[in-house]
Amino acid sequence: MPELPEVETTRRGLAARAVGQRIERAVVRNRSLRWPVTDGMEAAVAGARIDAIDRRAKYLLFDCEGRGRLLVHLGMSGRLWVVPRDEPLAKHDHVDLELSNGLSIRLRDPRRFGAVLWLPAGAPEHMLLSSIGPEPLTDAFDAAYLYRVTRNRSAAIKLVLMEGGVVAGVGNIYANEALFAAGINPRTPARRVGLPRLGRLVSEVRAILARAIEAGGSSLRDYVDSSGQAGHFQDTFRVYDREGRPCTVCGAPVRLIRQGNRSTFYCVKCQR
DNA sequence: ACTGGATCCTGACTGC
DNA sequence: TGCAGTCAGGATCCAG
Repeated sequence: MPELPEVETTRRGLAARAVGQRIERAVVRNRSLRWPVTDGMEAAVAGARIDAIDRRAKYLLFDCEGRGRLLVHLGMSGRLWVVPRDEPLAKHDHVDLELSNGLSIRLRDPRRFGAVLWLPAGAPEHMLLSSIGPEPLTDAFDAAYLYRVTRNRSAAIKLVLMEGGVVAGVGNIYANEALFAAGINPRTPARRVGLPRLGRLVSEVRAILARAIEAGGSSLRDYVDSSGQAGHFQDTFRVYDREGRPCTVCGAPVRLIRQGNRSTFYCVKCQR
């Protein structure tokens, strides 16, 4: 479900309705997510005001009035949205944050690849956050940076682009789309891509992520934002999920291959 | 030091 | 209608 644009869309929706509210009570119905929900998280956040909701890569961070931060990751199938507190529970509704305005922030995650962790104030930065690369929409992510970190990398450019330590939050959909837009074959060893083409790639990653955020993210299967609204960026996919269909530029059929156990879609003619 | 592959889990879909 | 097999937006871990 969620790549960076979907997480950012979720963040904005949540921030509009939850910042300034207090968490009256946290309810955990199933602790076995990717890692167990932190023991004592409920007590730690009870009564705390949510001062801000930030995003780092695909992690959402709820700033709990100086006590610490609640980290939420949506994994592959997670969804976080705002419901009336008495909204009936569905099968995979694992966590609720009951707010002082009568609403609840609810986490539903069928596959349970997501995470909910409590990061107390003053603790050393969590490992999950300390090894993340620059945010793609900041100036730290530029051609010179990408050039530097890829010089000794023989792995395919697409796999490297999807590594969180290289750049934060670029997942499978947007890696495919950005490489198409930049005209780069996803199988090219990263070190073989020169500075000008990396510059093009950086620009396209940024442009595509920005447009996807504007469009409210991409809705495949069942993704909806924090108020239940579907995104519509999927309508503009040029290669993702278009195997065999004509390339929108040259008409050649879009090809599907596997890289790192993930689907890669690309145009053999337009991406060299 | 890198690389590819396996892995966690459930649900949707396809083909027989 | 049922059943087996495949695949999915993520990201860590491990052997080689």
